[in-house]
Amino acid sequence: MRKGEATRARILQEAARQAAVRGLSVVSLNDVAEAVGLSKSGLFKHFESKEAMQLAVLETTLERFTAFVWAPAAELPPGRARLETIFERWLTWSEVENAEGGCLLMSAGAELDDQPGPLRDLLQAQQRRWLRTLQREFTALTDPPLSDRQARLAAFQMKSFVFGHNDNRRLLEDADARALAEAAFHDLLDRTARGD
Amino acid sequence: MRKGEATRARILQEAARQAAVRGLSVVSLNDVAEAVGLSKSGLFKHFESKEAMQLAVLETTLERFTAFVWAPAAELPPGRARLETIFERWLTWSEVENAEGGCLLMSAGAELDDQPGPLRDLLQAQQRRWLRTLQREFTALTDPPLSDRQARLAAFQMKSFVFGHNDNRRLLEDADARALAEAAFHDLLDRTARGD
DNA sequence: GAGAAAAGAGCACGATCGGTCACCTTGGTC
DNA sequence: GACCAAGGTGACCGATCGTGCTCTTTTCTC
Repeated sequence: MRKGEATRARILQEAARQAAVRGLSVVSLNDVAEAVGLSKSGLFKHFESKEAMQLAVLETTLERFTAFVWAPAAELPPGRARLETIFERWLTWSEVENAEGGCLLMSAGAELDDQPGPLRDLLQAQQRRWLRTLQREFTALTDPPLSDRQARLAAFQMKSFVFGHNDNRRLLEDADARALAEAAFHDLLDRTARGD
Repeated sequence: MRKGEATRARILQEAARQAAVRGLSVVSLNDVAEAVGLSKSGLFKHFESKEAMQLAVLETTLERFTAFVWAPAAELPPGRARLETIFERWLTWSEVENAEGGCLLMSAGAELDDQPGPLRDLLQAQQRRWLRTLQREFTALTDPPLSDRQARLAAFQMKSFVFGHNDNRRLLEDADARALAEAAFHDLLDRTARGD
C-alpha cells in the first residue's frame, strides 16, 4: 500500500506534465506508463479508467494551486498586500508549474469549456469559488467596503490580466508579459483603493 | 473546379465547427467527412494531409475574424468609437462564431501555445499583428498621443478582458460576463482618454 | 460529344487508442 | 515463515486514427 501510493503519485505527476503539454483529454496511457516505467495495464491497478486518472490529475493540480497561490497569501491580513501576493504567486505559478506545457488549469479551462462531464464540473466549481475568493478580497480592500458589483468587476479584471499574461507569454512569446500584467494590476489596485 | 471549391468550403466549415468543440488537433477526418456527406478518402482530394486541412481552417477563420471584427471598425475614423466598435464586435464574434464550441482562435491559442509547427506559427503571427493594431488604435486615442508603453498596456488590458469574458461566459457560465467585460473596457477607455 | 482532368468511392494498411484478462511477483501482516 | 492481498506484466481485444492505393463517376473544356 505504501508502495502503491508512491507510484500513484509518480503517475499523476507524469500525467499532469503530459496533460499540460498535449492537453488533458489527449494524454496517452501508453506514454504515461512508459515514462513512469510501468506497463499500460499496471496503470489500471491505480485508476479504473482514463477519466478517473484525468480527474485525479485535476484534483491534485487544484490542491497544488491552492497551496502555491493561496496559502502564502492566507498568512497575511486581508488587504492590498494580500492581493498583491496572490497576483504575484498566481503569475509565478503559471510560469513555473509545468514550465514546458504551461498552466494546466488554464489550458484545461479552454479545453473543457464545451465538454460536459465530471472534469468540467470540477474545474468550473473550483474556478467559481476562486473568483468569489478574489471578489471577497477586493471587498475588504477599502473602507467603506466595495459594492458587490465593484468587487466583481475588480476580480474579473484581475483574473483577465492573468489570462492575458499567459497568452502573451506563451503564444506571443512576449518577454514583457509579466511586466505588462503587473502594471495593469497595480493600476487596478490603485484606482480601486482610491474608490474609482 | 467550381464544384470542388464548394465542397472544400463545406469541409472547412464543418472542420472549423468540430475544431471549436473538440479542439483543432483532435478533429476526426472520418467525422468531418461523414458530416459533409463524403468518404474519408474524398477529403484527401481537397487537402493533402490533416495538417493542411487544419491550416486551411485556421486561415479561413482568421479571414472571417478580420472581416467580422476589423472591417466594420475600419470604416470609422481612428478614435474612441472605432475602439468601441472593435471591442463590441470582438465580444460578439466570440459569442456567435461557432456558438456551440466557442471562439476557435481562443481555444486554438491555448492548444497550440506549446506545439511548434506551422499552425502555431500562423496563429502567433496573426495575433501579434492584431495586438499591434490595437496598440496603434490606442495611440491615436489622445492628443498628444500615448507613449508606446501606455498604448501597449492599454492593448494588453483590452485583450485580457476579451479572454476574461470568454472564460466567464463559457466555463463559469456567468450570465454577466459581457456586462463585466464592457464595464472594464469602458473604464479603460475613460481613464486612457483622461491620460491616466 | 469526345477527351481529359477533377471529384469521389472503396478498401486495406500499420499504428495507436482505451481497456480486459489471466498470470506472476512482491510486500506487509500475523 | 506462511499467507494473502496489492502491485505489476504480457498478450490481446475491438475501435479508430491518418493515409495510400486503385478504380469509377462526375464535371469542365474544346
